[in-house]
Amino acid sequence: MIERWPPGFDADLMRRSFLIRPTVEVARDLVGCLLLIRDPQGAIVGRIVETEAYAGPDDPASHAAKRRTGLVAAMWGESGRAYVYTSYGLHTMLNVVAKVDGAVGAVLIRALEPLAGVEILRERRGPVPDQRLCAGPGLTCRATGITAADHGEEMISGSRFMLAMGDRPERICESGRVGIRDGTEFPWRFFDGNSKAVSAHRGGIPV
DNA sequence: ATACTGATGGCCT
DNA sequence: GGCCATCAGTATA
Repeated sequence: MIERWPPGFDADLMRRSFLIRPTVEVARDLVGCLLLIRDPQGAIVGRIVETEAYAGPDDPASHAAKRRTGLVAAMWGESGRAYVYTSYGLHTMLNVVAKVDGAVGAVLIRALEPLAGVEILRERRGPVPDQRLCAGPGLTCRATGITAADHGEEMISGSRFMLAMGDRPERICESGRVGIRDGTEFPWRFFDGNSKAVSAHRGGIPV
């Protein structure tokens, strides 16, 4: 039982070594893991059901390919920290820095299946089905209240976030990453093929 | 079901 | 000035 998690969650806390591996492997294995967010109103727990891997300067879709200063510097930093940025001036995106030591990379958290704190999520998202509350990277941050202020936060066991192992999904699918122009040929998007909380099942093949 | 479009701001050149 | 790792709304089938 993890300390300070809501009752009923007896999963194991994630080890840092889980995140100190090749970014693509981590993205795949993160599907099914649990993310806790401590909100002023209470604990939010979500099962990660969709991710994307973004590698270092050689990955044309990665922010690391174009910049290395400012917020993006986090991709060179310690595995387990949050890389948070805003997109299109409107949407906030949450990444977990994950890579072997000396490499560069992060995993975009694209969708969560709500397990606790649904009322908190619904306050920010309105009357949509539970499974659609966090069905996309922008929606995930909007619903959970994650903002640019969370950039750099410790995600494994910090004051704001915690990560835990969950049951491995029956069916993990992969596809090209979405919403990008270059690098669509890499099958670096992973999702739970049985979850209704995934942003889109299109293009997915079992892995 | 897919296709297009406008909103909107930080960070780059 | 020109990008965008998006979303909701509208339109057409």
